[in-house]
Amino acid sequence: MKHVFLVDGSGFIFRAFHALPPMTRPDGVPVNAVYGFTQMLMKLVADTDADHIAVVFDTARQTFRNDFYPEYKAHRPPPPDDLIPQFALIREAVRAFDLPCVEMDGFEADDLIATYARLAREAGAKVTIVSSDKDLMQLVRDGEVTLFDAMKNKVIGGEEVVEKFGVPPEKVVDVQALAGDPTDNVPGVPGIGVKTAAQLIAEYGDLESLLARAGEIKQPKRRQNLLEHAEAARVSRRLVLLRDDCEVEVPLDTFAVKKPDADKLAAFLKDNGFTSILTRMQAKLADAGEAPPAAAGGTAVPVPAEVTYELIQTVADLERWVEAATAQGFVAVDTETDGLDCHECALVGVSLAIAPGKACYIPLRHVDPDAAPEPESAQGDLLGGVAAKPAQRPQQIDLAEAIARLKPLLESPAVLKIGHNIKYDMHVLAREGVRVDPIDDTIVMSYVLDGTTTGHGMDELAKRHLGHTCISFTDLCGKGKAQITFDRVPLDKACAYAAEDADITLRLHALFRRRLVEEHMMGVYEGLDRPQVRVLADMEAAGVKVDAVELRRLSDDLGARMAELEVQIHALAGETFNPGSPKQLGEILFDKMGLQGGKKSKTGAYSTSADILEQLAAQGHDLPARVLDWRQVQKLKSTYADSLVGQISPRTGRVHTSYSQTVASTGRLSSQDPNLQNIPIRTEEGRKIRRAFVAAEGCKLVSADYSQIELRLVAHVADIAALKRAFHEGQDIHAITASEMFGVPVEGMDPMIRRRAKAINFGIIYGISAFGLAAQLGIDRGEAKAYIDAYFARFPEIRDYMEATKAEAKRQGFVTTFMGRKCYTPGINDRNPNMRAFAERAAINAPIQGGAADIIKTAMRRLPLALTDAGLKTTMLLQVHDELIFEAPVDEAEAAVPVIKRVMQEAATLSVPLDVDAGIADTWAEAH
DNA sequence: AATTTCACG
DNA sequence: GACGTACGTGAAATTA
Repeated sequence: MKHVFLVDGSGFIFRAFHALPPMTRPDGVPVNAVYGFTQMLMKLVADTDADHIAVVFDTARQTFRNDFYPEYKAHRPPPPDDLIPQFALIREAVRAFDLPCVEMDGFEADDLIATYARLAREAGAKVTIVSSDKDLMQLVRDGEVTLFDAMKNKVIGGEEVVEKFGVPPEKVVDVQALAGDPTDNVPGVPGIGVKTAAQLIAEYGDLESLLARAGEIKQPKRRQNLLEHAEAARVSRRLVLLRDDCEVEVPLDTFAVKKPDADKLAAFLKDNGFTSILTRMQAKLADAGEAPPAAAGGTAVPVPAEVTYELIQTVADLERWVEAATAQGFVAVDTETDGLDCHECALVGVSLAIAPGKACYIPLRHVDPDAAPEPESAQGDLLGGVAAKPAQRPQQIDLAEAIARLKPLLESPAVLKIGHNIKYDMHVLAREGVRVDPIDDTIVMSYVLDGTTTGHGMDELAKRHLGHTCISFTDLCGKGKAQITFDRVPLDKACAYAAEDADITLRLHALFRRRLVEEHMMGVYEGLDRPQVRVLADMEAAGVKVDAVELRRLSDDLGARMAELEVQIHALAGETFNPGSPKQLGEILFDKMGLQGGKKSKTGAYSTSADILEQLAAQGHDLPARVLDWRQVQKLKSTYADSLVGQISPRTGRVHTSYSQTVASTGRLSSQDPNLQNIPIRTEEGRKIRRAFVAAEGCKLVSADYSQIELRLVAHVADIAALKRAFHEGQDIHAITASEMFGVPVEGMDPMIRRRAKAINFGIIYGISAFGLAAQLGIDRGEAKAYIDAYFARFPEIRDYMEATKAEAKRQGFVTTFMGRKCYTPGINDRNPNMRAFAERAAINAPIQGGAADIIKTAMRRLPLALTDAGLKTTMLLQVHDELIFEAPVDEAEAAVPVIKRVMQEAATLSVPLDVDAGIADTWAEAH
């Protein structure tokens, strides 16, 4: 016996459950903790030199500790519903690996671990405890016993224990006895935390010595606490001290490692849908020259037999790769560039992957890494001038030649091009004259499958799904000011990095394809999000014309207005200060001037948000009113006027946004650099910004927006008879709502009543609360509550929908749109009621907001073809959630409108009609 | 890097 | 009875 591994099974279950997104088997059983546990065991069994392994579990809640301290761990809530069925499955997992499960009534897993650790040491073996639980740190003995954090891949030795507790492992119990532990109800001594405890133990040696000499402590409060709570400290020590004398029934030597039965393990993995682990195991067995296990089936294996990345510097080599990719019918593609802005940066190289582990890199615009940073000056030495070291351009295929060879492959309709965020590469290659098509995108696949439960960056996905750590960009190029552009990276390193990206993309693709089928998400991917990539790339490339002269003039006006307001603000305040500083403003309003509306935020700062300032202004105070004006002007100037001018492309003279398809939890798009989905409209001043968005010469802008799409979805999804009828009859929906709720006729309705009904309709979409409605309408909560009750009474279906949606979210961790998109609802089973309420409102909103997003995506997918089929040159430029903006030649704008309206209205067939408003004008403000 | 504020749907 | 919220985004400025 040389090395014993003791796995803290119970600790791992909880950590895996909370760290991993919700996952279910095909039959709906939650398995995220089982998955994490299985992955951990897989890794453990593969990587370890251990000759003895056991997995240790807690049993019932009552242990010997409760006999002398009933409160111990008594306040712990029961495990979440989604975790309960996983306990048994995890024991199954352990058995599938042919590992022993150990547990014992009346003792915690930690006590068993302490006992086996002692037995192992006495037998002369090394011990590794697989856990990160601080309560086990007392067992660490350098050279003999270490902890291993399997989730962070970190070894915890004596040094780490000192870092955590300030004392060596032997004294950890004394520190814990003083500091206590609220999560386990260990009382400790009041006013003493880990820091103070460590200091005291360091000074007095141990707990008993300290308690004996407590009278000497200088700080009066601390002395008193130690004297008063000495007994509590002693009890605490007994609670945290692990028993290493359990009378264990299973002898240590039965933990000897056996070779697991591959068939049994494969069956378990298959039963639980862990196909990624299964394929990895199959690959490993195949590598070792063994027959694949029985349950294997014929699934693809994204794990390479070997990894070879080839640097391509000759046309002949490039041709070989192009031929291989063409013959295969699919290829992973990645581009490297000299910047992050996909609309302006230049292509530096291309990588291709055709099989797991088989990839190449084709450098195209690399420069001498040792040359001066500017490529121009690097090339200035051709005449053999003064430089000590002549710039040497690395050997590369001629750019035009390489593009000419790659173009047929990248444009071939018979070859699928797979990329990770391929929209970026499409833009870069488009400027080299290549229109990449058809495409698959692993970032979009990952988003469709896992939503916002994970990031979708390649490094993260490689780690999560393939257990592979990618070369990091910062390792290659550095960071901050010292960062170099990719064209200055030496070719060998560039090849290792770039080829890896293509390789990983290809492997992820194999995995995600299978998951899309198994998890029934292929429809959403193929029907909505994949076609969107091409559509968005074209919209972004088209850009929109912005009148820079007009914006500069506006900026000057706004600047002058700000200066005037600042003078007034300083006069009203009686001093000069920065009105842009919430801190300074808060102090002036609430400390100096003594206005009511005190501290608000969790950081202790005054809130000076618009609603607070509006209240103050309504009470007749001028300063907050002027500050509100100033803020509006400053926002318009900095965020819109000034920054938009700076975002006009020198290349095209237009503004090119980038849409992200993979950030919103509901399936919406988002727009960035610049964000063109939040251009002002609600105020007259703001509309001036929108007037600077203009049509190109000889064109008009056409704007088409869905009318009340979210409320229509509420009526459809929640099946609300009265609302559906009103939409069918084309009625004023807010007026109808008011009429139903308050029993007043629509004719001659008080606008105030309609406004309230409108606010309630919005509230319904957002997962209504009395608090929120009250804040919105400026009424008290009781009144808001009465409105909501009236709404529920009149439209009872809405309540059923809300309850059913919440229950669905709680059961499976996500809700779905009517088109089948999953919207994950993190926090839905959180212990904190606020977190839960928040998640519940988000869950209620998601199918509505997400359903609307699915509808407009469908319309966007169909529109380009519908327009060309109608013989039109009209192009789609922008999407703003329920609105699409087009640029149409003047003489066809009128003809484009009915085509656009028809496609948008027919994008979904619901139990209510979809209605679209459209306008034609020279500027966005007037077209809307 | 986090917080606050505010623009949009 | 207190808590602290309307849903979803991105950008600029201040603060720590």
